[in-house]
Amino acid sequence: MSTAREIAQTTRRLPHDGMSRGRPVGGEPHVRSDGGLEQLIRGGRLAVVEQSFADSQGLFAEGDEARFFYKVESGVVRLSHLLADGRRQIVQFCLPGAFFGLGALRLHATAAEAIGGATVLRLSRRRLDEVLCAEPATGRAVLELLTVQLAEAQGRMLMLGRKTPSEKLASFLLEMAGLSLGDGGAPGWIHLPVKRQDMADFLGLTIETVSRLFTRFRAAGLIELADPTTLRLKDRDALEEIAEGLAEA
Amino acid sequence: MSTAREIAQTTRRLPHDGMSRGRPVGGEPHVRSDGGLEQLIRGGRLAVVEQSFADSQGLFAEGDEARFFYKVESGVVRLSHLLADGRRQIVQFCLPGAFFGLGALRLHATAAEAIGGATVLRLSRRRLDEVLCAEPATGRAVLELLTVQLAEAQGRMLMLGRKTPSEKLASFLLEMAGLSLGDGGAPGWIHLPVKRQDMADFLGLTIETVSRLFTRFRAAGLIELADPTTLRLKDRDALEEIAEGLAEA
DNA sequence: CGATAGTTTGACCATACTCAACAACCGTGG
DNA sequence: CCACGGTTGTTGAGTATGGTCAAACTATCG
Repeated sequence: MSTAREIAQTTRRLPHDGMSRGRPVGGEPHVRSDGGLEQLIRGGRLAVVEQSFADSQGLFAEGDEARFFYKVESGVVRLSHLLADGRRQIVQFCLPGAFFGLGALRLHATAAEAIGGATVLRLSRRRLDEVLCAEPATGRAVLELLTVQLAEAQGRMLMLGRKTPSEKLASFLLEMAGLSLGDGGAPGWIHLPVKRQDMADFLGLTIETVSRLFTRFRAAGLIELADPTTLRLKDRDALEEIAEGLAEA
Repeated sequence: MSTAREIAQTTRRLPHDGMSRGRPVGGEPHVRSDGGLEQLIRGGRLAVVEQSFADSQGLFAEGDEARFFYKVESGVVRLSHLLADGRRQIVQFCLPGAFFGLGALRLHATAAEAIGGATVLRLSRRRLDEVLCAEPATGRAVLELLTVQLAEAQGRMLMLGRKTPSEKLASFLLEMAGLSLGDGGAPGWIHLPVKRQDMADFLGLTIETVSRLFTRFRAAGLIELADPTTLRLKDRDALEEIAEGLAEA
């Protein structure tokens, strides 16, 4: 499914006066509190390297040694688990601005792959550890990041375990809409590079079910589709009721 | 379903020469690296209070202000999300030795309830924050705890989203068996105060399905049941194959 | 144009849920 | 002692639902 790691990838060492680049084109929409991390990156104290990855190219695999963590500059990165027979569970979509790879011990617990081309900053975990000892304040930032990610993960468990397929998709659409507000395109329209298979693997459904739900939602006037990956929420309230299980559809 | 918070609960302030008490009776089986946390507790620098809770009694609710975090001394605590219509997802079982309540921002993202009577140490988050600033080493410990919990949560998402019911139960039994090794009872026998409904809400199944699976597993000679909550794994290898999806049943 | 990847739709079916009854077990109190 | 209600667990019958398999459709690109 992924030829991944064979493809050559762009790697560019940043000059560590660095980071004068403006915010990535469509990115950094929701203001995640980077805490001290952003400053550390800007200060060039974390051995920052910018890397670009092609669609479906892997950044690291489950079980890889966790020497780095990352910040998404542009594009989307998916974190996933894989079962022996090919079943896959995506545990997180990382949008621009998001950090990932922190929640790992010695080895990465998930695989990470780019979706539709992505650029990330690669940061040294070891270096971070050193900084952490010197500056307690930074630890706070990391701690908060992990805390948020844990809360998100637990929320997703509710979705996976107890929500119906339509509730799942409604929740997902609302979450994505909330995260990618103002994507650069026409107002209200959001472009998700995420394909049906990715959505299915995120929601714990099959690709067919996801597709059927899209047609159902479209027929019900809840959403509008320009092309399969570009959509607009026409009735956010109704979607929210569905997501909470207060309404059918 | 839970009259919870009305029931009176035992609260005992510990003398802060404190913690001379031996390990809890059946508890602290797997050596979680408490890092610096254990020392902090022993040092009496975190305003430790011991509390006892009756079966199904709540420690805190979803949305409560997160002023404390906890360590389980004895019994089991469940962390769960609740949907408006009563659907529940248990996101974590906290066995003796486990910390919980750290993965919260200002408010608790889950509810916490005792299962079958539990005793916990209540610790001040604010005090922890202060200590964190003074002692970076402690931050590491907390960070590692959160990291482990995040990894566990992500693993559970795989289970909820992509595993079949029998795979779910097999995974669950193996996990619990691994955690509660040497429970004091006869060797190999594990006593789970966790009821069928709790298992169902943890695995994202109905109580009937869980029950049917138990009979199926028992008939297949995979497990042995003394009473509904006391069991022994008769064929761990087979269970592992089922959990991984390598075998049917 | 054909080729490929992605999506949609249909028909069928296995599975786990729903509803319901029943059994085992508990402490309480007549 | 047994009757009783409450809680928990097991089992059965029927069904809705989402998965599986298969085919058609669309778009993009060389």
